[in-house]
Amino acid sequence: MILTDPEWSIMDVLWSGERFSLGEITKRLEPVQGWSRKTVFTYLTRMEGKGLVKIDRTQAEPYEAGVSREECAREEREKFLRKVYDGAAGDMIAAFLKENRIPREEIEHLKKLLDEMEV
Amino acid sequence: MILTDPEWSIMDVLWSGERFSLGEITKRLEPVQGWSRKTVFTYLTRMEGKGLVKIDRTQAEPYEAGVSREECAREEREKFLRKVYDGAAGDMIAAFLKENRIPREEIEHLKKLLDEMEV
DNA sequence: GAATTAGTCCTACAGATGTAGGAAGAAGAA
DNA sequence: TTCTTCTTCCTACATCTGTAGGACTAATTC
Repeated sequence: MILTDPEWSIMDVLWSGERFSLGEITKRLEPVQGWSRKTVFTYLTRMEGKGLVKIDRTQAEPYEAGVSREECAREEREKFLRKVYDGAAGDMIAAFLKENRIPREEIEHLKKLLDEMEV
Repeated sequence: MILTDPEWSIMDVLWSGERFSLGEITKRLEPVQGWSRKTVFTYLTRMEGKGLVKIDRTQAEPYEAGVSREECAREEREKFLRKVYDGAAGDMIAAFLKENRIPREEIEHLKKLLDEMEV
């Protein structure tokens, strides 16, 4: 399931903890999105229909993520790689490397990963 | 401008050559999408409105890409990186490396790129 | 306990997307 | 020249997205 941008920002809140009330979610989104509680509520219930959110209406904090961040990230990666690079991961990574600065320790880490791939 | 999947597959045809007739585009999409000419036509004219496609109605092959593949790929990269990894390119690349096989020469190439980044 | 605040449910509505159908002119094929 | 095919233009229509408003209930606060 690929999320839209607003869905992703709601999931980002849910992924940041265990369970939440509507007010808490709305408050956390406030600086970024400025949505009314109604809007957040609509998203949450629609997202329940898609299985993205679990709602336990008996609880004071009814809202909880229904899918993991890593699962969603994986699907986004797959989709992006297929759509834009037709699966050619090497090309894609090269393009990212050319346009992003990456901290030195991470560069080392990536080199290590590449070394392991060659074995 | 982020393209939808159908838009991307139409652009893929346009990016594969100079200019095209409607029939040619439809034919090339046939195996992948199976759209009627009407549908392809609708996409093309809508995409003209967004500047994605240029249409010169005086020509036998009126359709031509209005944006470059590299430009679109760059925007997709930016969006993906921001949305899913909040800009952390290192994390993202590590995730791709862990789940994709990459030919040996490309691994060498990527290592070279990483070496250059460290200078 | 009256007034605010929060939460739920239902409804709405414009714009985007996915996917054509119909009519009509243009051009090619027989 | 008639039939078929291509192309264009206009129209349509369901679904999804983005973004709430209204009404009602529950909870909190003064």
